[in-house]
Amino acid sequence: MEDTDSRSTVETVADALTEAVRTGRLVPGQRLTENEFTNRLGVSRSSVREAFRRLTADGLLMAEPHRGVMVRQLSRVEVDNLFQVRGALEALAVTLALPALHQAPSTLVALQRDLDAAVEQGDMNRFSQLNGRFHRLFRDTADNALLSDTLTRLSNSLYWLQFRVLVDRSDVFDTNRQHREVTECVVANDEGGARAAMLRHVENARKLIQSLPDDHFARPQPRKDRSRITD
Amino acid sequence: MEDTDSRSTVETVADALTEAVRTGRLVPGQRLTENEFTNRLGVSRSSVREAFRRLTADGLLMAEPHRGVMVRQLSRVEVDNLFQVRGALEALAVTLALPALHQAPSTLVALQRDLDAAVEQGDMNRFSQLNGRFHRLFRDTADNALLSDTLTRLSNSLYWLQFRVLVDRSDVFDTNRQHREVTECVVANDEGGARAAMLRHVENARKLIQSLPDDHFARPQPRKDRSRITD
DNA sequence: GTTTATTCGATTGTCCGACAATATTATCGG
DNA sequence: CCGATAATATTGTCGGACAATCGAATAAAC
Repeated sequence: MEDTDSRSTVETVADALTEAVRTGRLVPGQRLTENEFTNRLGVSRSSVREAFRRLTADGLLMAEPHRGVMVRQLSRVEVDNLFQVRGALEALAVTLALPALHQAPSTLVALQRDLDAAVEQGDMNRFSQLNGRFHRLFRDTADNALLSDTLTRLSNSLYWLQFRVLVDRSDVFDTNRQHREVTECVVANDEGGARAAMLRHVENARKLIQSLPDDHFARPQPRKDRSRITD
Repeated sequence: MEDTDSRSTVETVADALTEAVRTGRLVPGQRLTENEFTNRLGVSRSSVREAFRRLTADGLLMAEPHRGVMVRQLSRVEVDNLFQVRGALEALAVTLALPALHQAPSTLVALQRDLDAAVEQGDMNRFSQLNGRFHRLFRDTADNALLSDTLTRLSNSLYWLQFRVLVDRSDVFDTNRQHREVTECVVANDEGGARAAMLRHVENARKLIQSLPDDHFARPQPRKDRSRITD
């Protein structure tokens, strides 16, 4: 199955690992050994190590010295922390994207129409796909690469429960109501309202995740300090 | 000069590189080759590569495929982007830290006193040291490891101009006035005021940096996409 | 029988040397 | 001087090797 290598070796490995995490073949918290993947993928240890590090930086895996890497899994506290940061950044994205979106709202309103339709039809997969596109529209329009990358990393940190969270219809209904609030505020050029609605939306997502049973979360983690730069 | 190796090899290399960047021995934008450091530090290429990657993730260096790494240097646009994100996160830190700081403000007011004293005496070095401690107090008290790490990475991204920015007395005076506003709002338990003051403070720092001449900044960069996770 | 020490195997951290792929620089001809 | 080509330098990947460290199985002590 190995024909053209347009991408580099570590990219190939990283993609394979990403896919394995996304589809749940690699379970959150599961330990990954280097040898395992050198054999399975037929690449050298160096490449596997490099791919591990890259995915760790991206938030998909987590590493501990002398203990290797594992599929990232957050504790409840870490999830709360993540959503605090995410809220602040999504609100910033709203502020930055507002002028452009208000002036040319066609993409946003079309997207909102599709979201409404997906809710109407109860198509959860389509909804969650469009939901992602909704947030991406804001952070792409915000035109701030650092903001975009940071938000992406946060998303990746939740990758492990990607297909584990099954939202039912009432959840989707609530979520979409907040979407519509955001959209309406954008059309009305109401920055404060849009920010507040987006914050409510993020908070809602947090609650949805926290409502999962305990076994989806990592045990409270030991403190890892490693701050190279002091005073 | 090499006695006890309590730290790992790559940590040693990373520390050496960090110090070299901080003291300006390595110039922003300067290209770093692997061989150069394998010879100079007497370690293997693997370790140097690993240290490069770690510092790249920390925001101190930047890497381009097949072109190696260089000391990180931001363009003016990237600096603006960074300060937008930083503002949002520092404001979040204020919000999160406010209850604890308001209830036990002794550390903060003592720090503020020291800041005032440093300004009085025109001791720039001490001031910038205390300034760092001021911000660290908020993000440590916020009790959110992710927020703290993210802010630290942003700081690191500005490491290259650490000792290049020479603030004069009037700058310090303005900066400290904003500090005092933040402190007073915290004591008065005024969250909105504290956030606003902190935002003004961040904006002030941005302007200070942007007032530097062009040759301190990188040329506008070509777009690097590399987002592994799509739809 | 439970707890503590020891040993052993597995895994990561680091080193070395090699070669291919790619980028940078030097050379040459116009 | 400029552009095309060749030579060189640098990174990307490979394979193997050994030391350092961790985890678990085993043995010893209470």
